[in-house]
Amino acid sequence: MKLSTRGKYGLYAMFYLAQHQGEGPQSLQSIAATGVPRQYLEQLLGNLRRAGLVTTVRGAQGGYQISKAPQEISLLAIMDAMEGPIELSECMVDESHCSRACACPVRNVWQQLTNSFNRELAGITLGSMLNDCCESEALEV
Amino acid sequence: MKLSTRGKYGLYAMFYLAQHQGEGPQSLQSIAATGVPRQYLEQLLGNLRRAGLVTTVRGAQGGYQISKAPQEISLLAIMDAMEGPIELSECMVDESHCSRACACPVRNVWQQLTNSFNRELAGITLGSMLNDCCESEALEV
DNA sequence: CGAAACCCGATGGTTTTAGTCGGGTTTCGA
DNA sequence: TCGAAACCCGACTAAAACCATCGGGTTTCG
Repeated sequence: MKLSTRGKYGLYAMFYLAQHQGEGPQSLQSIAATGVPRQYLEQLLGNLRRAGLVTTVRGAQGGYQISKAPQEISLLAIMDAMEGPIELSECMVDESHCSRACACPVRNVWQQLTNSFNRELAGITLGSMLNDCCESEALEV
Repeated sequence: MKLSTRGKYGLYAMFYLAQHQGEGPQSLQSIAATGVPRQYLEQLLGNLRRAGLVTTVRGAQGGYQISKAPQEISLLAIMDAMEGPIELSECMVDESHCSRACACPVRNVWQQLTNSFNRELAGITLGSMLNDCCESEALEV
């Protein structure tokens, strides 16, 4: 049960942008400086832009910025953008598959897990992460 | 963010065995009857056996049985056996990777998510699933 | 105008997934 | 004793997903 690198890179990038909020657009270069392959990161930021989580400024001196306050960007939104929605079983999507006895208790379990994981992800935001992190250094915002 | 079919098939099989607990060993044939490819299922049951979750009886009239009471078999144990432990980021495994500022708040988030998901999985057992399921029909045990 | 920077579709190598295959070994029962 | 039923197991494969890389396009600042 592993997360792909997309989710991880996406969160790194978003957290970086949250830390540099208000400093103008951040170039791909600077975001990638922490070790994410530049061209790959470009793709990922495209996903985040299409999901409405970052805005871009094109042209020279352009770059990326978060589109909302850090408190309003949840991990759920980021992960949905990067990895697609959680889907533990296609039985959740295509109900016709599920011709099992007992109203498929297995299905109920998938539902329960999906809900609780989504709830967990929705409860963490870039804002809360900034708070948890070096309170002495990040006094702004 | 998807679960592979292994986790799903594994849970189906374990739930089936829990339902037929006390009826003697269940053959691969009968477990696979619900639509899982027989030979593939055989592999998966091998994993469950090596993880100590099922016991087998070889030879004619042999088959598979759960090795403990349904209440003692959690989804966490099944998923660990089928998909390996949850690993949201290799940063959790190989600490040397993590040379980030602020003691890596991203890392803290992974830790928090891993813990809560494991807790959730540990809280669901085959026993609780049997209870949730058609109480009118499954009066035994 | 030209350099900086984002945009985007196509491609390629590697790994994982989802099975399949073929040949074992064990055990029951006639 | 023997054969069929059943599990055991390693090797193989096709397809998908993942993780990029490439090359060219567009936009904008100075």
